[in-house]
Amino acid sequence: MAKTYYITTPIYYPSDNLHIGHAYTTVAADALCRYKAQRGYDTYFLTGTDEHGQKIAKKAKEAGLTPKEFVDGIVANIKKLWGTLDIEYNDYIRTTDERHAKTVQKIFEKLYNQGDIYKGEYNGLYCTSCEAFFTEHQATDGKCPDCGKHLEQMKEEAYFLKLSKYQDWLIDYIESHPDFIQPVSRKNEMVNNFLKPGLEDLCVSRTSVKWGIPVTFAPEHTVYVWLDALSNYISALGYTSDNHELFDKYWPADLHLVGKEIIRFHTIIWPIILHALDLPMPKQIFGHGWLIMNGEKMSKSIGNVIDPFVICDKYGADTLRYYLLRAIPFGSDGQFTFELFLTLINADLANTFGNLVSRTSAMIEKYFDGKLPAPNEYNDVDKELIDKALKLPAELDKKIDQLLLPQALEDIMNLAGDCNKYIDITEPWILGKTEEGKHRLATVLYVLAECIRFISVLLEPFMPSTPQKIYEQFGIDDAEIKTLESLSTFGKIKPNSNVTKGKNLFPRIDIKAELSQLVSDESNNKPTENNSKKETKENSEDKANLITIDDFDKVQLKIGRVISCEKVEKSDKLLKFELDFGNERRTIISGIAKYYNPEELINKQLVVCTNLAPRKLRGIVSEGMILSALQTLEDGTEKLNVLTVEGETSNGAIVG
RNA sequence: CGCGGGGUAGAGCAGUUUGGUAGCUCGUCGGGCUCAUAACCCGGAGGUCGGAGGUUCAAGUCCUCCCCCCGCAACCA
Repeated sequence: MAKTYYITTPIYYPSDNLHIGHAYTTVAADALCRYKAQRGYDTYFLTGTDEHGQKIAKKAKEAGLTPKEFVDGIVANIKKLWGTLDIEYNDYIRTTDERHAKTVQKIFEKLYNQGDIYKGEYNGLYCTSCEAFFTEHQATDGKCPDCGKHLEQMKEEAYFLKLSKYQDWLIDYIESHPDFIQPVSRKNEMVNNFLKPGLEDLCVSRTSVKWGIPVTFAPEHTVYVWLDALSNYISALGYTSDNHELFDKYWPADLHLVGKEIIRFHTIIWPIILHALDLPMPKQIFGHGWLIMNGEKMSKSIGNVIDPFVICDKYGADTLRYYLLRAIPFGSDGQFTFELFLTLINADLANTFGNLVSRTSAMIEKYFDGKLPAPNEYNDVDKELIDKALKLPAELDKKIDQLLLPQALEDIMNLAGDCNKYIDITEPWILGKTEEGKHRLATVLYVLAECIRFISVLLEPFMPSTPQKIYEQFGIDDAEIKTLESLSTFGKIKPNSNVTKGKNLFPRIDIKAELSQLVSDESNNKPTENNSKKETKENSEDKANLITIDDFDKVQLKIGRVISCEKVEKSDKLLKFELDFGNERRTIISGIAKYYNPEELINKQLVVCTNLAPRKLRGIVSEGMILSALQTLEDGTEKLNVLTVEGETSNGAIVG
């Protein structure tokens, strides 16, 4: 029987549509799951939503809906998002599912009956107008974070879970299972910050919260947060139900993938619940990092969220998946900005990989009428490349075992890079000119096609829809040569297959044009949807790379007259300017020689950024930047015009 | 206060476990090539590895102190 692999994402809180951070977690889980499936594991992938609680109840009320109606709408959207992102989950658990509610109630009863849950009193800060409790942490200066009114100390009856009872057991368990919490830095944090100082018992029921699962033997109580939410990992498998086949088969989970902010609940509360239920521990809990945008965490309340639908629409799901998995160090925080995103997909997907597929298929069309030639004898150059391809699957295993996702993708892309180099060394365009050259060329193109097949197969878990496009271009239809096993020998792709160049897999993106487009899109679509009082002025402007007037003021622009202008020696793009700014003169280098003769510019008044950090270009220090506008004309040529001022202006005048 | 993470070329990151020529991607500059998506290939420039001490023949890597950034107790991945 195949080994099983059970992986979960957190169940997300559907108080709002999800953003790219949620997509990150889910994409990573999907990729890992697909990877294991490709390697023959019997996999099970669970995701879902945590739909109870006050915040949802409140949001629903505002929208004039019942809580269930409200979350149904959001859940439909979330499922659509997972569809768009090619997420192949086996089950979608909702805490409002009856199967879940029943399991939670049974767990609650069991823990109560065995004395792990007891009745006590909940003490907290209460806002009478919002009818909600807040922690000291949430409350700002004793005021309600939602309405700003004064909070009062209030008590209510509540049930508590005896975390303290299991504390020593847990410390022991964590210390003796080094892989349990990953990355290790997270483990240290949990042990030092929470376990060693001692655990407080956890409040697991509330009477003031109504939207949730009632406690069977005390219906005025609603099961509170974590007992409800965490149980999803086993309720979905049918734990305590009549049909517990899945539970028997897949529990314990191989990996709970979570964001770092909730690792605490997964590594402290959840193990204790499981232990109290006498169930085995999940094998690993991995806390990944966050997506940071312009140095700040992405968050709804800050207002810098990125909508994954928009990115998928524009650039395709595989592209977004690639970025998330390749660019974010798994386990620590990583940057997400459109500029980084576009730069990476241009470099890796368009230039390196897409172009490789393009040039290879084009050459097979051109030199062999679109029929993949059979290879002749392999020489050392071929063998070196073949060897790399054959070793790749094992390399990936090493990386994935340690959850080094970016490194795994890097390895795959490196093979594409090697192929590009191989083309340069073998020079197919020369081989194509003669008959004996063509004999050699057949081998070269065959090796390339086969390497592309290797890359496609290996890329499938990460970018599920791209391989199919390549298979179509290369006439690969036999399912047997799309499998991982088929990569154990080199040369399975069948000669004589029909190869067509087809559309570019990943069209190259004009980043500058795209970025300015994105900014204007964003400002058109969402004029002023920033609402809440928590937001600081700066933050609210942050989204979509908008800047504030203060940011703009950082840029110092001045008018300068060109005193002299000459070409920089040994450079074909650079011009060296002397500019007069009234009280000072500056030397500025500008890469516009293609568009202007030096003498044309002399005596013109130009707009110059004067507080740009000085930069050495071809040995000359440039003390600013001349502004210009670049355009593409209808015939495809580029034209560039420098910025000047309308009417005579004094040198050094400030532009703003 | 404390705890955790981080500070390495213009940008984004690896390297620190087991000290020994500082690496990758993008950008930049130069060269090559023309099959390909102005792409591809080669080469150059650019770093006192946050700072100060210390251990050592040798420190980004070990030790001490300091500075700066981020996160931290309950429903934000």
